[in-house]
Amino acid sequence: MADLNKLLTPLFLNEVEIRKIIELLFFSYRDFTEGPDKVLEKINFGRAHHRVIYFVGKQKNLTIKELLSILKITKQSLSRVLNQLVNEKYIILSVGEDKRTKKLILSKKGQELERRLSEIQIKKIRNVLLKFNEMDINGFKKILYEMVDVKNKEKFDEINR
Amino acid sequence: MADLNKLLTPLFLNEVEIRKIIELLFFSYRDFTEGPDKVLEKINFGRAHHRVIYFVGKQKNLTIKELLSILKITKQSLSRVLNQLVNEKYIILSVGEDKRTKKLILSKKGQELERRLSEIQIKKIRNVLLKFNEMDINGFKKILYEMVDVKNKEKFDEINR
DNA sequence: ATAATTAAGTCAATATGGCTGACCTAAATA
DNA sequence: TATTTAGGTCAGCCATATTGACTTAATTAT
Repeated sequence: MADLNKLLTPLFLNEVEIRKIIELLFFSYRDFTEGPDKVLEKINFGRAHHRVIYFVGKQKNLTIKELLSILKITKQSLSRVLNQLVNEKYIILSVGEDKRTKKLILSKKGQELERRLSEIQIKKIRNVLLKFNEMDINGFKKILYEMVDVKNKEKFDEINR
Repeated sequence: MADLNKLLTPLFLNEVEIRKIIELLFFSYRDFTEGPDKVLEKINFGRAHHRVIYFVGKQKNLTIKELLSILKITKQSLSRVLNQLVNEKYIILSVGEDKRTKKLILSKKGQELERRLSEIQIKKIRNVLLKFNEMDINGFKKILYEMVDVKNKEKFDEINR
């Protein structure tokens, strides 16, 4: 007897089709990070520096704790990267209202680097989206959002409030 | 004078919206790799091992050269990972028709690991896609494909021929 | 007022996954 | 026969992450 479940699986839920998505995620993410990576390399920084600069630029008066909760890395990992960014004056630290905390902001230099790096990715995405209609784009956004785990959806919502 | 270009930018091409996509790509990719990573850790493997197993499983009689052209890493980087997989009998090497080349195939053990790892990602994607209609899914796939650089699109097409 | 918790920082060791450069062998091709 | 190709290996380096242990200063709870 034929496997009715299999016969009834819609085309887009076929394993073959889903594996294509797995591969596209791998290829697209790699290509997506390639541009900034090349720029960062020239100044002896890595992708981790971009992430820090990105979220510090996004969120004004971000604290270390909040940054750690976005990046989900240990403070020891963050510290190396952050110390470099502070030493080289891309990021400025100041004491928060709660004096145990620190506020992080981008310096002019930091803002310029942030712009330079993110612009590559923004342009890439904009050029892609221009080829599609609003329906396709909505599908893309909604599904991408749904690919994020519940806890991180909350984090995403929080930083985009 | 107001910047007409900015006023005319459709909502979905706004920088704010595009930055959301940047963040969703970061969060979703991280969550996407988390499941297999945990399984791999238990057997002292990493994400690189998964990639190798994935593509060896996909393409029968893959050669080292072809694998390198998919992964885009150096042969020295591949060698460490691949040697472990061969030593621990997940992958079997044999001589190709061109006797300089080697064919890579998954052993039973390798197939089982491949299944276990990819199943996590397949289920995750399937559960997500189930919530959407075909139009949304098409938008997602098409845009993801368009996010891949031209050269890698060719590679993707090649392995899905 | 004191104790407990929190935010941040630091030191040390370890793993993974990349890289470059140099060099080798064997087989296929020009 | 000479050159190119596929694959392998040694050595060293770098970036990014981890765990564990411990410190300081400030806030909060008892």
